[in-house]
Amino acid sequence: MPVAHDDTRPLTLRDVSEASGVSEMTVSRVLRNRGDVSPATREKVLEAAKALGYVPNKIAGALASQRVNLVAVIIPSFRNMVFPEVLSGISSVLEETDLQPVVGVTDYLPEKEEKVLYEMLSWRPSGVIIAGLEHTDASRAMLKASGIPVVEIMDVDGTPIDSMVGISHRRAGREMAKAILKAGFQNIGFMGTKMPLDHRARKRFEGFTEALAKNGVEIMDQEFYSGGSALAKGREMTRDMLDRTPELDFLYYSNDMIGAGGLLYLLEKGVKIPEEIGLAGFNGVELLDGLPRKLATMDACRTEIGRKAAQIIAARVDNPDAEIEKEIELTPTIAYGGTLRRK
Amino acid sequence: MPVAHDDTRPLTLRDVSEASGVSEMTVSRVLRNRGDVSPATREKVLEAAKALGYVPNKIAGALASQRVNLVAVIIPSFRNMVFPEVLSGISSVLEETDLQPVVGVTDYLPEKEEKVLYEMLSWRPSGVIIAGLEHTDASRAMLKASGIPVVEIMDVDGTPIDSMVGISHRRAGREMAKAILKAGFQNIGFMGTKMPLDHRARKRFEGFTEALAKNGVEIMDQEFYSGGSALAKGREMTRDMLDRTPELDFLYYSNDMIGAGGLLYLLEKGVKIPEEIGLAGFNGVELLDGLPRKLATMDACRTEIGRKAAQIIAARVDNPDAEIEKEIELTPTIAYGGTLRRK
DNA sequence: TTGAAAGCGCTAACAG
DNA sequence: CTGTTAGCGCTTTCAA
Repeated sequence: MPVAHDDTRPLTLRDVSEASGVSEMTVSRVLRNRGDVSPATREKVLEAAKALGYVPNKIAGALASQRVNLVAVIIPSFRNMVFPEVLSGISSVLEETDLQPVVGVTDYLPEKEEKVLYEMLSWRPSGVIIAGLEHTDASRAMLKASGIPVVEIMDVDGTPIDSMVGISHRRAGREMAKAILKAGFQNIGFMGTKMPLDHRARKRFEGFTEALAKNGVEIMDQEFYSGGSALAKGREMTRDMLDRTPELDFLYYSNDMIGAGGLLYLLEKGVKIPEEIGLAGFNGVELLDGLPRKLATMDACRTEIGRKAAQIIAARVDNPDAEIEKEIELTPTIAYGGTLRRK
Repeated sequence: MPVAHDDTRPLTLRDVSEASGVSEMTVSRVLRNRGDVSPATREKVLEAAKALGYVPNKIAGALASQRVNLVAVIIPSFRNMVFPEVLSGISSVLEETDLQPVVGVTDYLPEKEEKVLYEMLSWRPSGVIIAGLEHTDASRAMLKASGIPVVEIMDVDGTPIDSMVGISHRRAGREMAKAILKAGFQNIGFMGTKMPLDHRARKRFEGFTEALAKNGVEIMDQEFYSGGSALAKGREMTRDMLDRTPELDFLYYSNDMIGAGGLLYLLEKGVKIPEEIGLAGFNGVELLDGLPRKLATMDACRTEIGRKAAQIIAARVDNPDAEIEKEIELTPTIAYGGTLRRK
């Protein structure tokens, strides 16, 4: 039971020192399990600390030791289920170390990224994990100057500041295009998000159209949305697109949520899938397991990216000169589901 | 363009001071927009800071000023879409202030909550927003002793340590039970998560059964799941329960995701909804907008809870003695959708 | 095994 | 408007 202390000032090491009759230094040693302390003193100190309800001040500790056990993690959004999964990969690895992730969100805005980064770096974290390879010049400069390990994640189509872990979205788009053509579809429509700043979606789209072009095929129709429930948007866009371009025989969605919306719509209409129309999404979200028909998709290796990135940080914090692989490309595989088969 | 400095030591105020020929104190004033500084010196300082690529050290700043602009936010999980929405409510309010949220995750484990809380409090944040009213004794003690504003969110069925913002889950359960009975359903099944530590789900369930009992009705069947895709689980559980208890005429799901799974399953089977079977979920997630039929649900006021909680913290940080309402109960309303109407 | 002194990088408070 | 002084609460380093 914490014992009340005079005023409302937070407790300090000194309070514990006085309460236990042991020097501040020794109290500090006990509380950090550092150096040799006799079991007796140790006992006394722990008792006093607990009785008082002492919580160490990491700010002072960090300033004195010049070490901060935080890892800055910067992502575009929490709403896109992709990022929580990356975070859980990061957490699972960092939990084994004494490092702690601290998350910042950019809303896909470069200026906000810059601000968040500045804010986080000012806490002098031990490392940075940041989504994407595209940053403002100022952001790059800060990251370079920080002198701490930096891992850029999700994407490998570009040059990292320090190291990177991800998939090639360009290649992902190409692979999907090839699979669709191979399955015999030719009249292809595309639906995606209206987000010029989502570089990974853009790269997938570019890879996709590029691979089609190489085979003499061009997208017949395309539509981009923003805002609203992705599932509902997928439904609407699919309806509109098919009204507009009824000869389509395949729909490629830039994410699984809108793909699921499209799938539900088509099933309701009694459209034969994939005989009349084939479908594919992107991400491999768990949600798809519950749909009436499994949507073809491509796994973005989210958890694994998080794990690998955290491992790099942990290794470098442990030993700044550790020999580590600086560019890790994971390979997503196509899950064919029931919507991308030879028609 | 940042100018290289000798060694790899991070830059300090002193470096900027020397580069600009202005005292450290004045540099500090400029960088914080504090006090009066002549435009000329101001200019010089900003230029030097930018040229060097200086990023302030908040650790030192916080220690010196005894003020930390962080708000600790402690939630059970990122995976449950509820929490990202609460976060976005919090962010939207804190963005207008100079406070910053820092998120910690407990995985619904009281001991982990305790650990995360300890960890966060050791950074001496300006306030704490924490999900739920149930905590270990040690956690409560820490929160009380912290001397900072604490807002417990999501739930109001209990006594807060300091203040609380949320809905009454017990009442939510009761209201739903009444609505179901009023619509003429009597043979009711329940499906939920197998999470003894999800107190809010438990309270909803208790309120639900209690209100039924008051009307002489008892749940005919119930099932609890854990792990896996919620959509898929909803589908499976619904199938199993109807196989087991075919006379059911209403299914109440503890969250919208499993409810959506059940809905999709029943629609596929050609079951008439709500004539043969009525359905309801809980949360009011955006996802539902895209389903073939809108599922009845109850809004959990997620964003609003986040906003209100952040407002309380901001007000108290601004003025510790501010007169504020300490217990805010929001009232969820039933969205009837198309699955809870008189059959 | 324990303690004393010095200082981490910044800001409050005051003086000019 | 600008500078000086004295810490913030801890840990590092060295001495006992």
